[in-house]
Amino acid sequence: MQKQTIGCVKAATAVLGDKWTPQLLRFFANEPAVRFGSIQDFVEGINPRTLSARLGNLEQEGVIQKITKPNTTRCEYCLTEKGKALIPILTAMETWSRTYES
Amino acid sequence: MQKQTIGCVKAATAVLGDKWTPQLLRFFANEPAVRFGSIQDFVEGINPRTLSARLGNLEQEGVIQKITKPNTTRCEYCLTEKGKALIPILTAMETWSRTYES
DNA sequence: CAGTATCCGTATCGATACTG
DNA sequence: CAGTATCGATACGGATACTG
Repeated sequence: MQKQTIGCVKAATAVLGDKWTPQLLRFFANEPAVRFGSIQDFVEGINPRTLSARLGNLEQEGVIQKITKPNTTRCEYCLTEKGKALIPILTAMETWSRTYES
Repeated sequence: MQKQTIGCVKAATAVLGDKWTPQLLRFFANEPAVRFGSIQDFVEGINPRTLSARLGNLEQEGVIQKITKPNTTRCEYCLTEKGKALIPILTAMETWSRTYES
């Protein structure tokens, strides 16, 4: 999704509107910290290029935090407080989707 | 935004993820019924082609309802119950955006 | 007034191969 | 393992002119 200028929902849609992002956040919500490879395994179909882009966005938005383990190339991603605050919204969206699905 | 296959949030993001849609829904939320021209006036910058596409989507998703006045080309759009149920989510997104805006 | 038709630039995303 | 580079398809949306 292209960066939107949509008033007060701007930030939220800039984060949630991209393809894969909701799944990613759902996954993050259930794990304290995840690695790149784990995400690829869990979110089937996403390719590294796209995943990398999403993680970059989310980190820049302050929704997730990247922690690189010292002396390794290993790193982990986890939700920030800002990211955790997104979970209830995601849940509400899921509820809505299930309630009104045809 | 391209149609996504994102599990349980699918429907919600398919509706909310498009450019302009949040503003449109906000506008609908405050008016019992609106005409095409009013929307164009209110949502500055949207062009008829795009507005038409959004309205088509939203109607097809059952989020809004189109009512054509008999014997005229005039018509009005208003939220359905399904559409009204989206408002709290939109509000939550706005709150989140305002809370964490840099 | 309420759209539709056409054209076109750009953003987005997938596939795939490659790197430190 | 954790990405980046490159290429290409296509979806999205803006501008504009036109129609019933």
